[in-house]
Amino acid sequence: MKTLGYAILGLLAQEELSGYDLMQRMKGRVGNFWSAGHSQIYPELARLEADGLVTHSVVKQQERPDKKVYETTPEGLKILREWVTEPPPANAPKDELVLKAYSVWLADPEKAAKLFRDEETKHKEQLSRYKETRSWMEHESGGDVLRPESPWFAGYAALRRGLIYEKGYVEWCRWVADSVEGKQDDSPKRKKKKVKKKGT
Amino acid sequence: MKTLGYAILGLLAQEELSGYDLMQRMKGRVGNFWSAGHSQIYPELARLEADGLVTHSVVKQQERPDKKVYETTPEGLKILREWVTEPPPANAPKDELVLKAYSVWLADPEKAAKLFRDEETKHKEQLSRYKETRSWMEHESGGDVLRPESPWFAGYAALRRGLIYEKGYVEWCRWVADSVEGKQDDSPKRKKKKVKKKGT
DNA sequence: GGTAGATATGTCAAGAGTGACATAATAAAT
DNA sequence: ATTTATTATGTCACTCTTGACATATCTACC
Repeated sequence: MKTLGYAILGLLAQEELSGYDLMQRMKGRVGNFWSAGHSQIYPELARLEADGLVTHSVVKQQERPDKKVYETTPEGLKILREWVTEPPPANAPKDELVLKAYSVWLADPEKAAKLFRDEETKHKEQLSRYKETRSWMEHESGGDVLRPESPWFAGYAALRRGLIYEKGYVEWCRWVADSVEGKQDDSPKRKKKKVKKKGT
Repeated sequence: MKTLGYAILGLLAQEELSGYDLMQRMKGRVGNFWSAGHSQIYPELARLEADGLVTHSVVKQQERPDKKVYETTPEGLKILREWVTEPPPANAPKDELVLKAYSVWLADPEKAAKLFRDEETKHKEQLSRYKETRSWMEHESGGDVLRPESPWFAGYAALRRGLIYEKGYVEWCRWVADSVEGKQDDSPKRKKKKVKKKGT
């Protein structure tokens, strides 16, 4: 069983979904830390069904094309439960921007500063979206986000990872951009204060 | 040109290296955010050479097998310099542990707590290694780590990403483990205080 | 002499992931 | 009517990545 299979089982364990639904969940929610296109999802669903881990029923719709709605089998839930507490293989994250930072000493400082400022902005925006989602979740769940035995906890935990990740990313981008522009704080250990931007 | 090619060029821009050397650099340093096995590196070097971006010379050694030492060509440096300031394609990081967190509500709480405690430990250890490397770099470079036009800056920038990444990872693992054990702080916005562990 | 380990370079098959191609139903707008 | 967009499902070729296989030199140890 590959990871994508467990990702699908994890989503189906919460609610019945079609392949198309799964595709949409793979952006947002889980998708922020595990994405997949529909060209991966449909074949994987077929494999899961062949292995008896999911079943599907055809739902006829008037207002849309018919769809196949999948749900986990007891066997599927069982192997998902076992997988969850298994330690994952340690593989380093791949981040092209870090690679670019590694060669930034060769680059035109102005262009480099622009790149890292732009990336900082992107990640700030992602951070804002996460914060909105957090507020929505905390309000909507009625406190269940903090109960680890509730399905609400699932999305909340992934979201918290996203919040921390993006917060760190923004901080790093700003540091690189500041450094390239010769504005960095020489003592990185001191707590940051918000610095008011002066006009150029 | 694919990313691996630029990763190799980025390393060769700092020093002449053999395929074997590159393989070792791809663990540690850059490797913490872009890894590759030798089975990728050797064919990629051949491709880069065919494209005129690197050249090699055979170095005969008495104490070891002979090796091919690669260096960038002016053309190679040029395209590397251009690539550095190009915005990278936005692709979501893949993190299997976040996926497991997503389904942790199904799992045995004790096993789940152990998993996230163990991961917390792993990332704490990685954080310690990074901190040691930082001290070494700051001392060894004579302050050049903070000069963006110095090659020292390269490794230092990647390292700082690692420090922030691991710090956030540890924080998140602890939060998940605490939550699963029913020990989490109910107001996530309050600054954390160190909590002394009581005996079970 | 044998063998284990690091250095050194390569190939190959299989798996995972991406992007394009392909089809079709329905709704809404033109 | 025709086009466009969304929903819905699928395949295929290509690329990227991993792990196994393969070979060879030199050192160090037994």
